[in-house]
Amino acid sequence: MTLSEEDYIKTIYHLSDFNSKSVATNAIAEQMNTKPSSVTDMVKKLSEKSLVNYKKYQGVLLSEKGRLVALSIIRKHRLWEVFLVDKLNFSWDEVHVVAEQLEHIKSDALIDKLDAHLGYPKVDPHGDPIPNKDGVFTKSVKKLISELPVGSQGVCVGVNDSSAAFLKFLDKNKIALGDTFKVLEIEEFDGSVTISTRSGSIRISKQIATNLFLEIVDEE
Amino acid sequence: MTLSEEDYIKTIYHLSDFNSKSVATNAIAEQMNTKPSSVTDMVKKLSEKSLVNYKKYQGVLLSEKGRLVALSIIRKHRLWEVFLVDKLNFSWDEVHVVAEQLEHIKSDALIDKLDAHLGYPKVDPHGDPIPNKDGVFTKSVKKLISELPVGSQGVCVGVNDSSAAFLKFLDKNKIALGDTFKVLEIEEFDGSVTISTRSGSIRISKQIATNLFLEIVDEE
DNA sequence: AATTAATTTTAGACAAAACTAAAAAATTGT
DNA sequence: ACAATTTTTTAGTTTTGTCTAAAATTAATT
Repeated sequence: MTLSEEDYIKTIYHLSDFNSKSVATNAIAEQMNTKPSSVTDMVKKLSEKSLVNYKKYQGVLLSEKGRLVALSIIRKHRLWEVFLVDKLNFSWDEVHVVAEQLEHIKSDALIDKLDAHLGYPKVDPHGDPIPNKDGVFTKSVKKLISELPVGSQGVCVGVNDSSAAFLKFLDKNKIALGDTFKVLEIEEFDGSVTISTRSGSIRISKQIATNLFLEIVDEE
Repeated sequence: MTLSEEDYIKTIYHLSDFNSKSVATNAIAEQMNTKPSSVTDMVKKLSEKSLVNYKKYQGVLLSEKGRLVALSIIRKHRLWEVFLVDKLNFSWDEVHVVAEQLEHIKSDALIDKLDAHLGYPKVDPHGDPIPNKDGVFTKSVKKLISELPVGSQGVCVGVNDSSAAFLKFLDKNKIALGDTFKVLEIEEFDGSVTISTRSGSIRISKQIATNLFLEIVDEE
């Protein structure tokens, strides 16, 4: 598989929403910063390799073979992200670009040993699940705080709004990636939420609650 | 820089023997499994980017700019090799192919953090020196046991002969990569050498002595 | 020094992956 | 239902890196 083919496969997987919808040529082109005509060419090629099911003017969907390729790339991407954050002390928001390169390294032994070295993580630093060798993964249990009922508990794994202002706010309130929070109370009136943190409990506004993701600690 | 350009730069550096000899078109072609005509094309391109000095029919030599590019690739290659061996438990002889891919990952931050994570190693698992960010490196002090005078001491970092038979012999005699040896005595008659190991001293034949590399523990 | 041999370069072609411009099919709106 | 719009495909180029075959240059040999 060429680098370019792998990128198309990955994009098609993501746009198809777990391989349920067929994906439009234009959508792929937009996502990949290329032209629709280029997409048509590549999709034909992928179809000949039976990585996708494609009929003219009907969009594409990954074949089972293609889906497994996509999952193996995603597995690599997410394992590398864990490595970058856990071992090299990158912050969660810096790792994507580098992981996009690392995900194309071809070596099964490498990825097996990396997995072991990292302690077989189940989720990446953004809370997204890591497929196993066979492409099996627990579906994401990453939720915004505003979507959770009282009593929910989870590890903070990401933000929606990555503006400097928001990150500064988090810092001031001692909220950091990797912290465990519990939803204590939801105020009906304004949607603000009281959560427990290591340093006590704080109340956060609805706006904040809709910008913080928790990875729910829920057994598979 | 494209992947292909980087491979050419690296090959030219290695063939030029620390950038001292000018390198023949045919030599590059042979080393890279391509045709001389392809090399001519690429060399022209590199020359236009002033990465090499090239005159028709005269061979190529890296420019200072090109030399620094080569050293940065070699730095990445060797740091990744250390990572693969020290952190992922690859054996020294499995790492080259994977490192050839990893060396092309583009991220200064990545390589800085990797360097720190590994404890700023000075040599790779084969005993070859790792250039620093500015392309400065201590010259190799990797020698065959047969080349050393009595009293020399060093860490075993590689073999010349990587046949299964030889590796089995090493295993049987409890000689492993990373072990420290000292040359105790050299037998004039047959060139055999007595060396001290962790488990006492053993005598090795000249043939063996010409196949084991020590990284001499010699301050820079 | 002249011929032969080896090396290197040129010229022209090809495959991969992209592009532009134009044609074809599907979708939308009235 | 049909014209207008959007989406998708086709056809024809371009660029990068490679190739083959032939020409040019350098090196070797007698």
